Amino acid sequence: MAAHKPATAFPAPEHDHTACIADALDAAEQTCRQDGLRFTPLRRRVLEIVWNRHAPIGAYDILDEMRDGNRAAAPPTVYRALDFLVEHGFVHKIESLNAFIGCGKPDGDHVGQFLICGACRQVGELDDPEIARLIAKKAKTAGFNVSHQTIEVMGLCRDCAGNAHA
Amino acid sequence: MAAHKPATAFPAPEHDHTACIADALDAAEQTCRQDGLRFTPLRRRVLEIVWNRHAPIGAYDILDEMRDGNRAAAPPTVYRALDFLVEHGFVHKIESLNAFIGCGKPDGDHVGQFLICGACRQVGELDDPEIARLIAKKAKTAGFNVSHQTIEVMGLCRDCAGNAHA
DNA sequence: GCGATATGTGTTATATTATTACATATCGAA
DNA sequence: TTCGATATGTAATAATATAACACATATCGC
Repeated sequence: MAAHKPATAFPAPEHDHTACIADALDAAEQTCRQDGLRFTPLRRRVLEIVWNRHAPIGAYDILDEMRDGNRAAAPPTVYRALDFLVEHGFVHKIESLNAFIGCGKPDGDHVGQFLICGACRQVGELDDPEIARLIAKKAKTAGFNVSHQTIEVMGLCRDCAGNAHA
Repeated sequence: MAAHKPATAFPAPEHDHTACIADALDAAEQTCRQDGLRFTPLRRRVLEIVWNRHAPIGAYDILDEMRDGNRAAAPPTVYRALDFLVEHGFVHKIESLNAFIGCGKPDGDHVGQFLICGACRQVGELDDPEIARLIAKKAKTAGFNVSHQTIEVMGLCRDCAGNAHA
């Protein structure tokens, strides 16, 4: 079922977009059913747009995508849907970009550790428990009680770094 | 000279603000002199306001502070000064708050790892090389070439966690 | 010093991101 | 079916950030 999932944190450039979007929507729907959450058409639509981009997308870009029919949407519509999707782990906010991205592993508990390529703007999700644990441990040493970690790493993905010295 | 520096990442509540602001300004001035950078009155003023707050401060709050005389300042004035201060490591931007904070250790190379207390809004700076190295290593394994790390940890500082179960 | 060039600052306007406040609609349970 | 909670529509505005251009000041070669 997850056969097209990438081996590394980054999606393979040639992977099957359509399938991974469908998977993400299905997974969200199922999780919502299980947890008694309302996966409304609006929320589904926003999640679909986010996944469609397959890279960080701003709230107002989402609004633009929603405007393609005859009806216009207003910011709160999108922000509320995003709040829901972020709260329940279907979407992550990339703080350093003020943008949103679909979560590749919405199942378990995870902190969201992102590798952001400055060239192609693609984002890989690391979600390494060892990193999370180390940070929690070091924070605790400083007397700090962790509730949430924001980890965003800028740099170049393999492909873009490769192209650089071509 | 650094005798009043806190033992942990967090400044002690009773520490000497005035002295630590003065220290920070002196250190910035000296670094700029050494590196041939122009520590102009404007930049000094902005850095002083940032340190004065001694917690994350937004660009427009800085603007307000500058408006206390008879002359008003415009956003680019502050943002340009902040750009300079951030670029040279005197100030960090806290991405998850869209705010800025004085850097406690502007000397060496460091990534900026922040512990942000959700109750008192104080921020501790961790700057643990072990964390930075682990992240770089894991990223490399994913074929990612790191240029910058953003690490912001939300939670409760020792004092606020203590007060919570009082 | 003198002029050319780069760097810094002032100012106006505007772009981008996000929220408040309140009205209406829909859902789900008693 | 009606009540309360949750979700959505809509208008206005707040908060954050940048573009573009004019002017001032510093720095460096001469």
